[in-house]
Amino acid sequence: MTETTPAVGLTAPISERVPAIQLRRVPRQERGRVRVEKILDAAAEVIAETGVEAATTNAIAAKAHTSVGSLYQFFPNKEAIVDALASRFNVELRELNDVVLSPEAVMHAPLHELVDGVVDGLLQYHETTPAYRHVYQATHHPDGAPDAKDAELHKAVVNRVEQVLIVRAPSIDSHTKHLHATVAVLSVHALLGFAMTASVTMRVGIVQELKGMIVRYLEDAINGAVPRGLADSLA
Amino acid sequence: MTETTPAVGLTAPISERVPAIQLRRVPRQERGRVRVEKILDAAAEVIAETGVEAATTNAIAAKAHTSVGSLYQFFPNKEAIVDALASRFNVELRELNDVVLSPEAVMHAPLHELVDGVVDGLLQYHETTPAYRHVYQATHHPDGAPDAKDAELHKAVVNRVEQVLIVRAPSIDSHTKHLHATVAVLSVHALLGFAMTASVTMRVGIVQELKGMIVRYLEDAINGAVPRGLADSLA
Amino acid sequence: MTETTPAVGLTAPISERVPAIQLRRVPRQERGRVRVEKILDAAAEVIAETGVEAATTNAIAAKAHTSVGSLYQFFPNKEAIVDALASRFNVELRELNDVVLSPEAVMHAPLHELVDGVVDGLLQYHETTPAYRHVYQATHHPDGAPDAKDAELHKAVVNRVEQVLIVRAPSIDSHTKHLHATVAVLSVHALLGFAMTASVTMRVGIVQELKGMIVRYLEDAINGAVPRGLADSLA
Amino acid sequence: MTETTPAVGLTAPISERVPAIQLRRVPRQERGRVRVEKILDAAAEVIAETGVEAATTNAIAAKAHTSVGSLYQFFPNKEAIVDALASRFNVELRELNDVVLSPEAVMHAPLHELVDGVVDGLLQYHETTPAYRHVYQATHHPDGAPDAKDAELHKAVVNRVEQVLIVRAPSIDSHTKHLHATVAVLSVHALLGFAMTASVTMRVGIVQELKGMIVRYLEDAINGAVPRGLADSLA
DNA sequence: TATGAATGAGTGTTCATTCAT
DNA sequence: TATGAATGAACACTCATTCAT
Repeated sequence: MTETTPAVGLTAPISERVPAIQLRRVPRQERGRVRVEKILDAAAEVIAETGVEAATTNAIAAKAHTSVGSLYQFFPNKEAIVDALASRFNVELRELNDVVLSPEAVMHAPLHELVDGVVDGLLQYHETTPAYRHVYQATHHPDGAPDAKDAELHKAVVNRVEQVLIVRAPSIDSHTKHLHATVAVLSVHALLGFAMTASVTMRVGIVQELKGMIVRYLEDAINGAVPRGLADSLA
Repeated sequence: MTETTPAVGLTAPISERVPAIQLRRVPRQERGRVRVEKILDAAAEVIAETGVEAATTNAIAAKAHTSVGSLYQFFPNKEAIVDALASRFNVELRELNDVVLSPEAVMHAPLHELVDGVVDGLLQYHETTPAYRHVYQATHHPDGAPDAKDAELHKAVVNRVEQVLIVRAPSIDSHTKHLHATVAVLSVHALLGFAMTASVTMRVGIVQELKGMIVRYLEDAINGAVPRGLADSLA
Repeated sequence: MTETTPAVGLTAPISERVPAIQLRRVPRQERGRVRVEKILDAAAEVIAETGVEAATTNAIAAKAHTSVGSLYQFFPNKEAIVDALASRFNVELRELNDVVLSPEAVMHAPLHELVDGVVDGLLQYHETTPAYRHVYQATHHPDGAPDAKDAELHKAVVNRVEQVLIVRAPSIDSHTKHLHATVAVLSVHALLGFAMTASVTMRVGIVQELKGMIVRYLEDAINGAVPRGLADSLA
Repeated sequence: MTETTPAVGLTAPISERVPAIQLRRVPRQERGRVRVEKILDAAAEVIAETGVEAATTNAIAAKAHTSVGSLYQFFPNKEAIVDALASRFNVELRELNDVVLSPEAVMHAPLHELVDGVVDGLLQYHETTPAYRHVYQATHHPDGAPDAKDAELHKAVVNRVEQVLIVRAPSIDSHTKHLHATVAVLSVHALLGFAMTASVTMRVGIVQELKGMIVRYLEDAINGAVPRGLADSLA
């Protein structure tokens, strides 16, 4: 036990952090919690169908078999619903990545397996959660720097990727590591988000290439490769 | 080499194609043309401030120092304004890329210079044209496959990158070349779009890494590199 | 005579047919029903003042001491309000005619009494319901064949007149009877509608003459009179 | 000549009366007159297609191959165009009736021939002038007593019918004659207007019955017939 | 506490009319 | 005089949010 899970606790129990959703009233009763979940389910459905802007609070309430009034008892406004949904998605994705990027895997799995896992996981999540793309866009581009709140998932995954780099390229300075990890994660998110709007065949191609591109990018980072352009000009 | 290889089949004067903007009335007089431009300027400003959805036709007209009536004399509806703006952006970007990806450069310039040029150009464009990000998203993700009309710029740039590959890796089959080019272009767009919402320091880092990633991706493509993962499992 | 001749086949309780108004939300609560009635009252007032086209939904809402929002909670659009008003008018007129053209009267009353009753009833209705003329025109002449929906009243009254003819001239073939009845009803509606726009004295004269004209027309029909012109040329 | 046209001049050169159209500028030049006619032609076409309310001045100007500006040089507003069109229609109908109700015919033709002529004439006019129905309605019911201006046709035809009665029933007092004539003319207009919106078969039936009804109405008037109802109660 | 009716500011768009050219 | 670009008030309709019940 001591041997097989050396890095347990690398990152603390992420999935138990209180999601910083702004609930008007924290539902202390089970009934309320259920209600909130139903509303978020409904919101996900409506948003998947119509997008974030066109999703109406009445439609969400109706699909949740509640009243707008109840909805507004839990959420101060529509934005809060979207934020809460984003939080839920982030938690789920974090859990998903907790499996793929387990400490064990981070330590020993071949890089391309890790990348495959993360990309495939996110792809699947996109496919089973069509609202994700809309919510991701709406919450990550609200005219300004990415919302700290919504960047949680991002930070968590980046952290995991940094672990990968720590293990495989300890000599890279931490700032650079962070940058590498960030770019990798960002690339996956951005390209997959785009791929979801393309035709299925295109999507398959993009995903495959994406994986290759990220693997090479990280490998080069690990190998301390000088960027080609720089190398050329140095030569 | 001196013989200039006149035109490797580059699709000719791209920037002269008529942008298929659907104007309600084609402004034949100079005044009208100016008015249309003013409206688009105003639309760009408003959209930069509020995003596409929240931009109102009245706000656009006001900022253009016109009346809604005039606006609707040229554009059948709000969507047409956004489309026209997208067209304008595409034309401008195409012209920008016509310089960076000139036939000469496509043939002879080092890959990293080409990538640098394209990325820096787009980055600058993003910086001077804050509406671009919003318009790009609004027109390229209308819940379905990317709009043929709006994909013109995309296709033009992809085409140029394919030329690069034709010159440097003639043996790659054309389908694969297309995929490589598409992924490269998509990556640049997606990541830069994202980078624009990040802090400036983060942006700088992302851009630099992005360039390196794309260069390596394309170099590997050119070198016919077997994807690392596959290579590993074959080994 | 005392045996009341229960139902010569009169189409049964006409006035109980559900008027097929298309309400967006069926007001289940008393309050809602009242609100709908208030809106229709207001619509009648506004339309009486301005005509159907110029009546605005905001004006109607204001006169109903409600908000446009409420109005649109019950009616999907302006047309539905006009239709509902038409339905209300039709129901009321049908009830009015149920009295004048009771089975008893249809069987035994002198023809001129029936005509007097119908014309006077409609005249009074016109006078107390100035919106009727506008609504009638708007719903019965929407550029095409008269709307099936809005022709209900018409059909109901025509049906009653046919009963009159069945009783008094059983030998006329049913098609001809229908034509006679239709023309009689149409004449009354058209001329009264017109009369309402004339001066009061003219109106009185028109109404009186109208009654005589209809009575004679129907009597001739009942007597199987050969049209004068034809008779002349036959003589 | 002296013998055959005894009543020549019964009614003065009606069709030469200046039509009281409110022209902003009386087009003294031939060019202007032609322009006005073209505008009215265009208005008739547009109104036939869309109805009076939905007809836009721009559409009319366009169909007239003029500019709105020119249109407004001749007509102070849209209403004036409709009025002018009504006047034109009235003139044309008057000319039409000048033939059917020629002094000769008024004196000697069988009543049913006169009625046939008038009804058929109006029917034909309706068929060749689809805008007529719309203009008639719009100008004769503008919330108030019928417009004096637009009643010209009406008065002219009523006048002719009065002549018929003068010849055939000189003993009727003139007020009653006027009333009879008015009702006859009104009935024809109202019912034909309605008939035009019905199916063709219905239209044919209505027209035939209408003729019979009017003939009988006028014959009874001529014969000094006591209204049946009154006769009954007197008996 | 839950409901959903009520609100009304705000949206895109039209069109009669004006007026600079 | 002719043009048609410009105007902007006005309209039908939506939807986030409130609050009486």
